[in-house]
Amino acid sequence: MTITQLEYIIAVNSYKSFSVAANHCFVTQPTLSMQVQKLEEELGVVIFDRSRNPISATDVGEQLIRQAKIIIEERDRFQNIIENIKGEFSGILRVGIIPTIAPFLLPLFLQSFLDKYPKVELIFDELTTNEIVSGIHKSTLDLGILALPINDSGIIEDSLYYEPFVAFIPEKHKLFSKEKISVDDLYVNDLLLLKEGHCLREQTLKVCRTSEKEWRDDHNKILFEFGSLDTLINLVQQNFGLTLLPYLSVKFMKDNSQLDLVREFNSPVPKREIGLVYSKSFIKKQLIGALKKEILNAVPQELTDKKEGLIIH
Amino acid sequence: MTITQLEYIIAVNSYKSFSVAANHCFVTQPTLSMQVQKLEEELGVVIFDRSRNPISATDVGEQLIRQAKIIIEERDRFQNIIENIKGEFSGILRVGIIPTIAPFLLPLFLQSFLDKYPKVELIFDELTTNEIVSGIHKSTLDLGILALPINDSGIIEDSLYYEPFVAFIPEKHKLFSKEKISVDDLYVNDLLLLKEGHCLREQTLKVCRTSEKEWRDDHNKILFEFGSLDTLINLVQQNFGLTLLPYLSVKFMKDNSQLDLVREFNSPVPKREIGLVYSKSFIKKQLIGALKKEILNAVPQELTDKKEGLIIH
DNA sequence: ATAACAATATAGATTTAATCAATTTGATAA
DNA sequence: TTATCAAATTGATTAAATCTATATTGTTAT
Repeated sequence: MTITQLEYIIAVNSYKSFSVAANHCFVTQPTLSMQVQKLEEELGVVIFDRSRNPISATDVGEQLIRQAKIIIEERDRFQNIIENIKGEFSGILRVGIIPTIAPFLLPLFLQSFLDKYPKVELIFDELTTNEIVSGIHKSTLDLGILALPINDSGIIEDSLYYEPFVAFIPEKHKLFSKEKISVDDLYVNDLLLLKEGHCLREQTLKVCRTSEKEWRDDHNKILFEFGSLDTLINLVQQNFGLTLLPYLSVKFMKDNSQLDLVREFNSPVPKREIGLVYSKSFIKKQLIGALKKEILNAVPQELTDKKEGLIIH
Repeated sequence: MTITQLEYIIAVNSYKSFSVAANHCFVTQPTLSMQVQKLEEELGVVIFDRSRNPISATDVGEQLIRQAKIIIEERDRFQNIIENIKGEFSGILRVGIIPTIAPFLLPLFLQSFLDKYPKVELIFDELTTNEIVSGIHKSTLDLGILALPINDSGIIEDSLYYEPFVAFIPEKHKLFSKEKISVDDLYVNDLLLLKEGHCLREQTLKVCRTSEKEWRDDHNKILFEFGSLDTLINLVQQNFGLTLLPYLSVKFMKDNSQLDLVREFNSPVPKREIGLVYSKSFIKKQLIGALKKEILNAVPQELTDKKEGLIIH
């Protein structure tokens, strides 16, 4: 006997039809029919008289459905406890987050988190990985959101999702004509990079070096070093070179002239691992769990689903 | 959220230990741990503080466990409804059953059925297949237990299990030395058969004829025709020939001198299909369902499990 | 400290169960 | 009869639960 089966018999009783009930339960009719049959078999009792039109519950069935409703009600109460608890959650959470994640991830989950946990105060700070790590050690931060791994004993790493890189390529570049590009197509010389200190800079260089290829010298060396993805995007559009962007930064891009420059990678797609970090001694695990759940719920499924790919560490 | 998960957290709370709780739930510790974790993750809340010794529930956990107990209680009440209903089941059920099933099957389920359904009166009658079919048509019988198929429109066939045949071979017969025998080893001439009218007679002959083999004439033709399996068994022991017996008739045989004469078949094992039959218009489906469930529950699992074999129809 | 033990977590494989798409069966009305 | 609709059945696919084996963590005694 499962809760789902109880929901099914309640639905059949409400709609007096297996197929209509199935729709309302968001399953197919055979699925629902099977589960009702299984329950009947397990109990050794017929719940519905299918020979009548419309279908009606047997005497036993009526009693069982009445009790099933009570169980579902108590189940809902169980969920309500969670809602209430969350509403009572309180405290301040100081969160450090790297700049190549913050502008894209925060909008995804912030609103729904604050709705669910109205008494929690979140303080975000855009910082580099090193700043976050030392902030956690000094207890000026409770939590970090950044690219893993950081390999620091005393700090717990908690994986969230794997974010693919995409290439952002100016129209005049010869890679522009390709539908998908490969790691092997990249040469360090072409790349526009963020300033030292940004982990995306290091990751980009690592992606570029994963394939063994000769050093190409037909172009300038690394040109400039910039402080924000926006600057990078603008310079690519003006044909100063190409760059790698994290998936989330383009996922919700609206500007078509920019979207046209985006190229995904062939398999194995290079990815970075995004996760939470916090001190071993941090107490409010409940809060972190809550935040984690909201983030995972908000992030596009393709990032949390399958984890194959070329993970850049 | 599943009912099982609720049972698990209640157990952990009771025993203050995952592994002890797992034992009491008859699962392994990893299984229980995983399910508790899954629940915690789904709810976005930590239920147990594993860092304490002994383990204790968090504040949220306490509330959830309290509610979980209520849900389990209501679930039990659901089961109780079934028990009560069954106790209230009443009526007379007139059952025809063929002689090659009755003495072996009835003892298996009768007691537990009568315990569960004290107000039901069962009337059994040992009859041949034809007598049962006509009894159902004439409404002098409510139900039949016999070998399928009967192919009679107006009568519903409801399969129960597949019963293998075994051979019962006298010591002096040359097949006696074989550990397992094959359908091809059988010759009609050797066989001791029941009287006309018993379906086991027809089945035995069919088993014997499934393999294309020449007619052997080095022995007497069919010798005698008897009325009961017991007679057959005795005559085999006195070396008048061999016979086929249904699996259940030997499954609970105690007499070693008889058991020594039993030989199972090689694959494909010849089997007959045993089932219930009743009139389309019969109303007390609940009673039949109850009886069916008790029979299936009582019959050895190997008969209900897998259905490959050489089905004799 | 550190060794040894006990308890929980994790990983990988296996088994079981739920679900779906396609089809058949069965009942009802034209 | 035939057409139509709802439910049951079948077979394949996908998802979950469980187990065994192993790793990790935490405690206690030396």
